[in-house]
Amino acid sequence: MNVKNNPPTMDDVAKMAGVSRMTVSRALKPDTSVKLITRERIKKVADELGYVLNSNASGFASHKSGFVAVTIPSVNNANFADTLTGLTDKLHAAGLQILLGYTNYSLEKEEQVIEQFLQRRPEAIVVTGGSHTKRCENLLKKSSIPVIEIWDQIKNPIDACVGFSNATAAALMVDHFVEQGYKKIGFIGGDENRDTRGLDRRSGFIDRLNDHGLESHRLVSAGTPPVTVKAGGKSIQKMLDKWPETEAVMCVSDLSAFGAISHCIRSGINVPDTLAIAGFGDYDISEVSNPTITTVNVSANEIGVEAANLILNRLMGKALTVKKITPQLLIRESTIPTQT
Amino acid sequence: MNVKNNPPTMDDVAKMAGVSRMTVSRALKPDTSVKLITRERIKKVADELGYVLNSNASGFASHKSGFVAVTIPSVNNANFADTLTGLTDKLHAAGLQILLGYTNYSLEKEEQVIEQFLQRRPEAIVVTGGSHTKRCENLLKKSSIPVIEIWDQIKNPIDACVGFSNATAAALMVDHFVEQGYKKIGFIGGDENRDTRGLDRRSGFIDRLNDHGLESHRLVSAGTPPVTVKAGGKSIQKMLDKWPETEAVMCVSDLSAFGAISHCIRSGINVPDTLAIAGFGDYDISEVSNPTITTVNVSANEIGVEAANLILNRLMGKALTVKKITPQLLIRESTIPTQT
DNA sequence: TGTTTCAACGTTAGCGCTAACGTTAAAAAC
DNA sequence: GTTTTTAACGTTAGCGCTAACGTTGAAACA
Repeated sequence: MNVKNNPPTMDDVAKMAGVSRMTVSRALKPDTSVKLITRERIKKVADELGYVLNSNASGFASHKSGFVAVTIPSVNNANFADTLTGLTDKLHAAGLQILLGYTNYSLEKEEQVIEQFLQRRPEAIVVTGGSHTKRCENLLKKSSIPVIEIWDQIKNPIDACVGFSNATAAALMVDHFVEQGYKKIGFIGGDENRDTRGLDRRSGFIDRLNDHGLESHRLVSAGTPPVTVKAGGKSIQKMLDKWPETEAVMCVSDLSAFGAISHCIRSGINVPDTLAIAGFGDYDISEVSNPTITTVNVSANEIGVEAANLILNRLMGKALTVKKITPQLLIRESTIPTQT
Repeated sequence: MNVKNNPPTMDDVAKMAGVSRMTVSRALKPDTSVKLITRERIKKVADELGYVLNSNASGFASHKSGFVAVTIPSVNNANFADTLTGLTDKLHAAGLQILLGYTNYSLEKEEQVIEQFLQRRPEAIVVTGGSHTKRCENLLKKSSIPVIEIWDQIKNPIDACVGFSNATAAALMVDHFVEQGYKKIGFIGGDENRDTRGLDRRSGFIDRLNDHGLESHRLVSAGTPPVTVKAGGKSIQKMLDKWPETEAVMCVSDLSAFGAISHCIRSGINVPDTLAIAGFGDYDISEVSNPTITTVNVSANEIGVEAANLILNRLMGKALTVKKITPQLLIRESTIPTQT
């Protein structure tokens, strides 16, 4: 028995349990017809032998990898982490495993990651964003598995998508600023063409300002994504140096908004009374910081859950393709002047 | 050619390129002896056919999965995300892919996840923490692959470990409090026995207070992990309700510290002059918030990098087993009273 | 010139499992 | 009592690739 001291195989278990290999295979998976006593005996033998199913071999034989591949720009981002959690919880429950990759906001890295993922023959693939290299798009199109693009509202999705319009979401904030009577409005972030969602927010911001007949030139880069808290502080200073008349600023994310607000407080600038500052993404800190931060909630977790639902439906043959998420403006202290 | 309209295999490529299957196999991986023209021709044919290597089959044949499995309690935690980034970057460069799983701070979930992971035959496995169910520990011991336990300093590691003593790290903060002259000191978090690292911090905190001959009963739970920003606010209120004399509080993480500080500010309690508050983990916001937050930096990214190094060394036959990380106290505004 | 070496391939065998179908005995139906 | 059904197995064939070894012709060397 296992003379060669190799890890035990199904055959070892089968011999020791006095059944055929196929019966062992069946005994180790649910919903197969094996007598209860036999199944328990086999499981006991497997345990004694320290047998662990080789899902590489089983996947090879059954042409099923049990993987769903997911690419996100960065794990170190509470929004994407929320999406991931939603995805994982749902898919795990269905017996699927997540193959996670970061693109670090780079389309080239995305192409690399996706190419590697496709070699694993995932059951489906979830990619963040709707911009890809030409080659990457081809790879995805030819892959013959469900492709879900998330976090963007895509005009011509490769296959399916779950997301919202970042431009429209940013416009919500512009409308809020205008309602509050602000006229000299700026934007921080989103000029690096690596972060397409940031770019979309900025262009939505600009367009909406123009709709209102307002100036839209107060734009400050926040450097390479992911935009950090510190970058928010530096950027607001740049903004005020260049356009001291600025009355309200939208930041590409809550983190940069928090950094901007903190910097203002340290510099003796009152937020919101002297300068209104808003964020994006509804991070945890926004609800708690002083002042609380006006932001846009984009249901990051829901995006993950809906993407998972879409995948599970597709794997069962249903042809769902698009799920629209509706971002919600959350008005908090940082953009509502105190009545003193 | 490909009459059955199935995805093309290596044989299809071989036939079309007029070589043997083995030559195709070689041509598609680096560091193998294939003539440059032949390799390029094969690659061109593969591209035309839309051939994608089936790493399931190749892994099956070569007994190499190319995976490293990693479990962390939660992705939605900047510290763990940093560790993960360090791990991924290093391992990706070595051609290894990450198989990520969350345990959600539950040992039972961990056991489940690890059992599934072992079926994938990873080259190595990285687990967060040194506490496991008995069965889980057995699975890991019998797995015959490198097992790296991270984020804890473990007395009897299953195999290898990269981490620091959470108790010692908490003691650093106690010493700092004592140096500042604080005597009535409290701790928020760490009583749920799911978060073993939080528990270690709390017991290290208690022990060190006792060493200094100080009271160590001011302990407030912060609820189920992960501890949120909001929970920090609620907890500090509980602390002050119960022990209004408290002079300084250490929180189990920077997020709860931030929540606690924000709550104090709203309640008109001056931090640090009336109450000193410290965190743990050196999150981005700690350096920027008002006041900046005294904390402990635990080199989360370095833990990941070192774990990856350890794995790569092990896979090359070197028998490294332990890498100690040294946490660093970062003294900031939230625990240094202003001299007014 | 004969021998050695080695790059550049080809051939053989098999990895560990499951799909699909075959078999058998007992239960169910008539 | 005979036929039908079905639970509970076994048998056969093969998934797509790589390790290990074999072959060959040309270059390198004595």
